[in-house]
Amino acid sequence: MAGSPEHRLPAPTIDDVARLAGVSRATASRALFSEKRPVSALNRERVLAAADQLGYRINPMARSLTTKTVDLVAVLVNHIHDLSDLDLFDLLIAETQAVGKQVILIRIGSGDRVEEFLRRGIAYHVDAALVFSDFADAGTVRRLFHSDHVLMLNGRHDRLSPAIMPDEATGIGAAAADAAAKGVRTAALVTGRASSLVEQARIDLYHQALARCGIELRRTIRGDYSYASGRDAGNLMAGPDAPDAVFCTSDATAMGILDARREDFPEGQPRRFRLYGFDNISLLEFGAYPISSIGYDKAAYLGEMMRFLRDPEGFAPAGSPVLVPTRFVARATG
Amino acid sequence: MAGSPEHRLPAPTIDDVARLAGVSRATASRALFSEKRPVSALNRERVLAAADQLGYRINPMARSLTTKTVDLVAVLVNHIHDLSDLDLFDLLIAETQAVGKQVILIRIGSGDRVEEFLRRGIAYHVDAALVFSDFADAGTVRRLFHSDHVLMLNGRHDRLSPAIMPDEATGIGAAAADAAAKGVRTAALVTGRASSLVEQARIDLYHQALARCGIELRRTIRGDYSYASGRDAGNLMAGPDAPDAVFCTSDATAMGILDARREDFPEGQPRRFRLYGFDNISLLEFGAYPISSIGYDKAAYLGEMMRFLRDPEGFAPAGSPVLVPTRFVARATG
DNA sequence: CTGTTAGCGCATTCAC
DNA sequence: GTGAATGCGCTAACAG
Repeated sequence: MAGSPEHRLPAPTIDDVARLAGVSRATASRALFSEKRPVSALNRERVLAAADQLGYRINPMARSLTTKTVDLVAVLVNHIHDLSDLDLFDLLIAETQAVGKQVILIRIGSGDRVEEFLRRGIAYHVDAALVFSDFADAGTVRRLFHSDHVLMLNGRHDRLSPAIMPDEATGIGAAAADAAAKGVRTAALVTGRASSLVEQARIDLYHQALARCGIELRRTIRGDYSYASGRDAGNLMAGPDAPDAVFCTSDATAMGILDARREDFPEGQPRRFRLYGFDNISLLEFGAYPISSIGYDKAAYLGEMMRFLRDPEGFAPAGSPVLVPTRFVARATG
Repeated sequence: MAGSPEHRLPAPTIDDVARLAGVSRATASRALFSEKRPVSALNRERVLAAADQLGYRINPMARSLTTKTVDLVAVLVNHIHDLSDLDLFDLLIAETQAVGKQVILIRIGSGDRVEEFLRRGIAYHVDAALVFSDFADAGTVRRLFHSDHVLMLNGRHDRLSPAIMPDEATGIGAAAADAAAKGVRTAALVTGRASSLVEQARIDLYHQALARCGIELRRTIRGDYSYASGRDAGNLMAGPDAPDAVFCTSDATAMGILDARREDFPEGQPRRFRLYGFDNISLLEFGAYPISSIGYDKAAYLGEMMRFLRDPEGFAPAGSPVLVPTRFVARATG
């Protein structure tokens, strides 16, 4: 008996509901979904009862055919391997669901064949897209999604597209000031992939902030945001010519440096050089990685995203990116 | 000029393509999507060219209305905050996309109002659902999704539902054997929420394995898988009556214990008690948490899931869960 | 091989 | 207030 797949009867349609309630399809539709439409209390009652009895569920695809809306949001990411992503996406999904939309998560691996992939999928028809991945600029994304409701989070926005950007200047400035106040005169910077506009801007900000504080940038090391590249960079810090401070554009990289140079950080306290990360991931709250870092206000960041999802049209007053403040968080290594 | 929303003309339909190609809708449809259907080479050529010229994209919602399929997979999780999830979901999404399906990620926060939430969403109509969340049993999920294509990964499957389960017995047995071989005679177990069937089974396996190895389970501490609960448990290990080994049913918990008792693990080597985690998350490769752990073969686990997605009907030969082997990974703390 | 027809389930006119 | 009719974009069934 276990084998026979209890053949599922077709789901009840609004037609079934209407018939059972003794009204027309139109009335049933109005009673069920268009709150503000005129339906007699009695009929509404009947329809609701019938729907309940039948276990009726609307078919969003059929609905979308006329309304052009599916209550679906696409979230585009490079990948979700970065530790910093964890903190964000869980909340993002929760809040998106809270406003009645579901999330379709799209991973843009290496950027190749994206268009081909998106061409067929439902993602093309979503109500809105949040673009974290840096695979494409605003114009391309708008074309890819046949929608203007595209929120750029990757720094590749244009004058037409709504965008949110962390205002990294304040946090980076504060970190540099912190270092300077502690006597730091020389520094190294460990960067991520320079192909990203966000990263380029971030690097520029470090240059400016360090110069402003009278800290000499002795060295720049090209990493890739990863823990592994941090270990490599850390090994370069073993020699006698270590700078007074090492700034990293990602926390994972700073974690790698810390692990590579544990003997330089007894109890997390810096002995030879100070260490600063970026992102302020929640893992830094764990005891093993007490790394000073720069983070943005996650609630504010998310709040802006939700504001966009609630009313994409009205989001961007002037076409300029909405800025979310960042701040410096001091810990043992800084 | 920047203000005026370049009003997007309606996307071309298959009708437009057919007209431009000088064929009927049906022929266009066949040429575009049903590879195996008979269409003359010439017409196929024309249709493809027309589609390309128009930038035609299929409307999956309209299509689903007749085919009852959307190439959409729902992935249900409690939340994606656990570190162990990161390693898995990124790959899962990548591979799902590789077979031409997109992923709708659904977060079941506290289990409340799930049904209400799912009632309206597109998720109800997905081709298949992968259930990691332990919010519901197989029968409920089948009803919730109006589909039999539900793969249970949460241990709450029944005789009708396909399921994949890690075969935790081998890994746990190996960990206990490792401890016994190193002279461990007494142990504590730090557990997660006992409400989860998976967790209950896991705890039972520890009991059996420890007994088999002649290790006395002195104490069981109720945690919640989190780092914080590990720190709490770690503080309980400060006294003189610490056991020879502490087993945790999650790595995050073990990380918390390690951080709470760093002085007991110089260079990660155990001085007062040995420490074992569970899940073998990639973070354990980082230097700071060299915790012996138990992991499953991620590729095998994923491979089975993909096998299900490719052919849900043919997946479960006997209605019994497919088992994925686990193994013990020795590190400094064990 | 190809075109015609008939729905899929729903929201929306427009009459009544 | 309500119902009948129309069409959203597409595929399947049926003739040719």
